[in-house]
Amino acid sequence: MKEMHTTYDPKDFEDRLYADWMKHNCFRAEIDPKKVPFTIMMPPPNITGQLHMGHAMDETMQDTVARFKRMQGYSVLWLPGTDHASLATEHKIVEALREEGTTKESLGREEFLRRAWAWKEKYGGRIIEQLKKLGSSCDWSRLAFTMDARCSRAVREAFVNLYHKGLVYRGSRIINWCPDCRTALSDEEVEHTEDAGNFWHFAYPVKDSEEKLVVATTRPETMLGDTAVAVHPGDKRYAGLVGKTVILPLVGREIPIVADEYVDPAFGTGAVKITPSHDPNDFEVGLRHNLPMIRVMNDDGTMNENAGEFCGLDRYEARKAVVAAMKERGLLVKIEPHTHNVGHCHRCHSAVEPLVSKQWFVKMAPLAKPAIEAVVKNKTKFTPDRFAKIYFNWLENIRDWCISRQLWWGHRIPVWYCEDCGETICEKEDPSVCPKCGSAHLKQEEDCLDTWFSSALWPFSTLGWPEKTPDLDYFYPTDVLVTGYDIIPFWVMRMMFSGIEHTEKVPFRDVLIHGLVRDEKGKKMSKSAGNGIDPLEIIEKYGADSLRLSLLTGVAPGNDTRFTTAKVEWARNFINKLWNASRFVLMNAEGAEAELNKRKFTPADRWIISRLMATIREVTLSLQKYDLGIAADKLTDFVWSDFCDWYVELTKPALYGDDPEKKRGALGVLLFVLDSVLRLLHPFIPFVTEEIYGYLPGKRGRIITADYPRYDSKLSYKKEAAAFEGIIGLIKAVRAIKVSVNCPPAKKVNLYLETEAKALITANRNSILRLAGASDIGFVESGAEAGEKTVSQVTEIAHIFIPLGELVNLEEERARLRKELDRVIGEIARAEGKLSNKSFVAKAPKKLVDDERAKREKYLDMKERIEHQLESL
RNA sequence: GGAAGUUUAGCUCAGCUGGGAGAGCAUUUGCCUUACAAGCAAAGGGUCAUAGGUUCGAGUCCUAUAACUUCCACCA
Repeated sequence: MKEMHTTYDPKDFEDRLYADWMKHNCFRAEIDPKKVPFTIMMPPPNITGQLHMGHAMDETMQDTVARFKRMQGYSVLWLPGTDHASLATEHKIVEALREEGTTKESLGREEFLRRAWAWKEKYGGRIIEQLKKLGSSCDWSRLAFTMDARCSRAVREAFVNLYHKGLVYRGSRIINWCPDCRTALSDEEVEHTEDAGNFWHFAYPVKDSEEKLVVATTRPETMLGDTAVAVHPGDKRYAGLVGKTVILPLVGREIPIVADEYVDPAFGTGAVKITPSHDPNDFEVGLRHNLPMIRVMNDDGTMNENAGEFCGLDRYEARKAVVAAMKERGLLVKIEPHTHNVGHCHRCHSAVEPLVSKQWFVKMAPLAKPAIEAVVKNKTKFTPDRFAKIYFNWLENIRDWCISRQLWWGHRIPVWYCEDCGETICEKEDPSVCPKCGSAHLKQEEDCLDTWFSSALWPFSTLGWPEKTPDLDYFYPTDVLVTGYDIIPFWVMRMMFSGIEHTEKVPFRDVLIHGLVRDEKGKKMSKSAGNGIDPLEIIEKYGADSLRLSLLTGVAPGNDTRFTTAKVEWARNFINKLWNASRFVLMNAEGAEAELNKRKFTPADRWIISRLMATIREVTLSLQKYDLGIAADKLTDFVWSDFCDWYVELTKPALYGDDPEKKRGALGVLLFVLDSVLRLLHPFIPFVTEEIYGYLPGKRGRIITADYPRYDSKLSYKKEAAAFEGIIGLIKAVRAIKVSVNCPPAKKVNLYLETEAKALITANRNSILRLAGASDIGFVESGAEAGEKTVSQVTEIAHIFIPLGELVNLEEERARLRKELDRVIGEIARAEGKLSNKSFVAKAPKKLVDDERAKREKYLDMKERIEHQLESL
């Protein structure tokens, strides 16, 4: 037998074991008709990403589930991959180019993409290597990338299909435009913040009249694109003006005054300037009233030629200039401070400009409906289920999805335009001539697809769809998706409708939602705030197992959690405990295998095995419900309290004694429980359990491929275990008595017990002596036999008397007994209270009532004993 | 303006289908007891946010209220 080191040091084995697992293909998923598949698709991290605590938790949860299912005998596929992250990556490369003093335009598309791929090759694998440090047991042979040939093929197929069904269309609509990234964004990519601004009141002169119509705006520069002023149809103040026109100041354009329900007469001045090209509401009003759409802004946020004298100014300069010009003309009525919601680009955080632009959209209504139904009908279940409400909320209010991006890094939209006849061509194969006019002058669409368009196909594109691959057939639909609540709208929802649309199946049966990992103070960890904690540093210091365990314990599904090093230290301490308990067992086993001999079980053996069985049951059930935190709590509690603190101590008399039969019996149980515990813990702390498993005598193979322990009703020993709790209670009571009289722990005491459980106590005599710090046990008929100066305590199975001579202070002992008496009297009152309630006796389950009666009897007996003892003092 | 969540011991948080309040950390006391001081033993500490309701019985279910958090939303 190899010697285990005296202290737990993860550095000794984590890397070695990971390499060993890889070398022996332990993570590889095989198509095995005899097994049931279990599939998890890893949410692909961005190639620009660095591993952060959020990933660490997400990956740990997936790995824990994957390892659990693998041990349960499923053919587990956990498929890893990365996302090309169109905007984020392009942003990085553009920045790098800027530092070189060049631009993507001067580089050209082809060269830019070459640079992007090179960047991907260099940095894209970084996060993958970091995932391995955590112990992630994914099938690296199936590593995917959203822009690899497979996924790209799926994107093409999906887009073309949607196009021909009319679910993808091109149109001029109001979209969110980021002037810095110079691309359109989807609604989901816009973050709204409350920004302080102003409400500028402008007077527009009514044509052929002295009257002026006052409008209020938060974006004065857009007035240059006004094509109407709207008032509410029922607004008496403006009733006479509807149908007339105003002369738009600074521009001189004559624009109509229209009536529209959209206007809230109570807000502002009750008159709204309408700029259909630069505001979503105004766009709608413009459609209703057939207003012209005049764009006054360029893609880079500067004003265009329609802005007249303001042409070329940046939007914010233009804002100032417009206000100044209006003031100069005496048309600025007033300025009110006003805070309002402003959209910002989620990538660069500059203010988003709503503007009309020709873009590609996915028609959402027909896709949303079946996606909602699938969850209503429980084909896909959210855990916790409250997230279904959030999902519904999104899908029920969804608008068409803008999928075109004015970017180069990504899937180029597979659409060609005929330069001769104007035909739009969208087919699965690249066209060479126009099918309508035969022209060879075809030009491909310049735009790329939103990153999330390819992510939406992830559960099946990675398995080879649209090909009917064996993988797709065996592993799809997937079983569980593990992800944070923050990307339900970006990803979960889109995978749902995409999966249903393209494969006619829901992409996953369960969605396990987790919360955010926050810092010690509860703040969101972020790069800009500088409060992020690097998981790799924690692994370096404490090991991956400690990090993993700390991320899973004390966390309820879907709730945010705070990351504290105190918790990691707790986890490290727990693992150290496991390490040392294992070391203890193995030292005593001396390399010998030991058998479990049921006929030779001691009461303590039956107790720990009973507790083990209960733990197996609870942990397995919790894991099946994805209650990882509860499972981890139950397990660590069993290992530390029941196994280490009690059972290991209980076996010491046998191990150190000279009866080889007893020693062999104890070792059999110790090894059995240790082996079970290691396997139970393996999904949570894979490295250390694999390492210790290797030291177990007579073991073959690895724990990663071992069976998960199963509950065995023949080993449940419920009655025996309950009886044994009495021994534990007895030991605890003696310890407490010794502390209460300041008796040094090393000083052995004599125990006099008045009890009916003589057999049970005798059977555990040595354990009691050792754990309670006693020299002898004597059975008595009454406390008087124990002598004069005694301290006493009533427990479940015995009335304890300890003669402590000089240590006994009669006054203190009386006080202690009185306090105990008060407690017991309280208990009796509580039981009486319940039992005297006729409704309780009549309606509560019989067992409960019986239990209550039994308790009353027990406490009455205790009361009598304590009173008797008090009198005798 | 909608929606969701949170409120339990000094701190951070568990508490599944309603049946005598739990853990870790921190605190106090005593222990280097031949696996472990990254440890052992003992102890203190909670009208489970508030007010009602349902129930024999509520931390748990229902309704309001308050505070905090997050997400969504076009009032110019």
